[in-house]
Amino acid sequence: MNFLKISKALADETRYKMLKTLIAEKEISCGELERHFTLSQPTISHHLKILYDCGLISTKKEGKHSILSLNQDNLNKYLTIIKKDLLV
Amino acid sequence: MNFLKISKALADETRYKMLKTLIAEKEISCGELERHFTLSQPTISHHLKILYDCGLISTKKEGKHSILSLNQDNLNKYLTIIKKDLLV
DNA sequence: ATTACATATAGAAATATTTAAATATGTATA
DNA sequence: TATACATATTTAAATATTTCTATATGTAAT
Repeated sequence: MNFLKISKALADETRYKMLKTLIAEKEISCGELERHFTLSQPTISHHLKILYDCGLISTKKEGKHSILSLNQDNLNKYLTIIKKDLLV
Repeated sequence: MNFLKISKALADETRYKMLKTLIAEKEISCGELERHFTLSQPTISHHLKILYDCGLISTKKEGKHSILSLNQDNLNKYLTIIKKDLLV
């Protein structure tokens, strides 16, 4: 769990919205996610890689599609560290 | 409470360490804080401004010194929003 | 008033991040 | 195996961030 990597991943409007979209729409693919944004496919892919590399999302292959999901465990660990470090 | 601003403020190693130092050392001034880092005075001042502008720290003047403190209320609001947005 | 100390601001270089166009790779179906 | 679709990678431009030096401003004591 790389704390700083998660912080940086969260600190971008597009990526945060992506995570919210992942919660709202269950079983969403990269292509479906892309439709929620006005960004190019490579840009979406780039942001997803950042979210994946810090452990905030997981993917599973289903045929041609990659199905995305939020990794709440790692998000929880992130929040727990902040609480421990900064709330007393 | 500007959520994105707080996210960005937290997503820097120096600034996060500053906040932790503020918790550890009560009633610390800019100059004392600076001693915990190997960065120049203007760089410290710059980071403090970012933390101040997003509402994560407060300052009070005491003579020549500015005494810094963590603003836990705003940090709590930040954490609450993440929980509400991303933890179902 | 002058001096010394504490912090802030301006300006500029180095580095990192965001984005898109072009292209590559992987996968299912005809 | 050829084609179409889904996603990833490369490259490069635009923009943002981090950092420093130099300088300015604010404040207290001499």
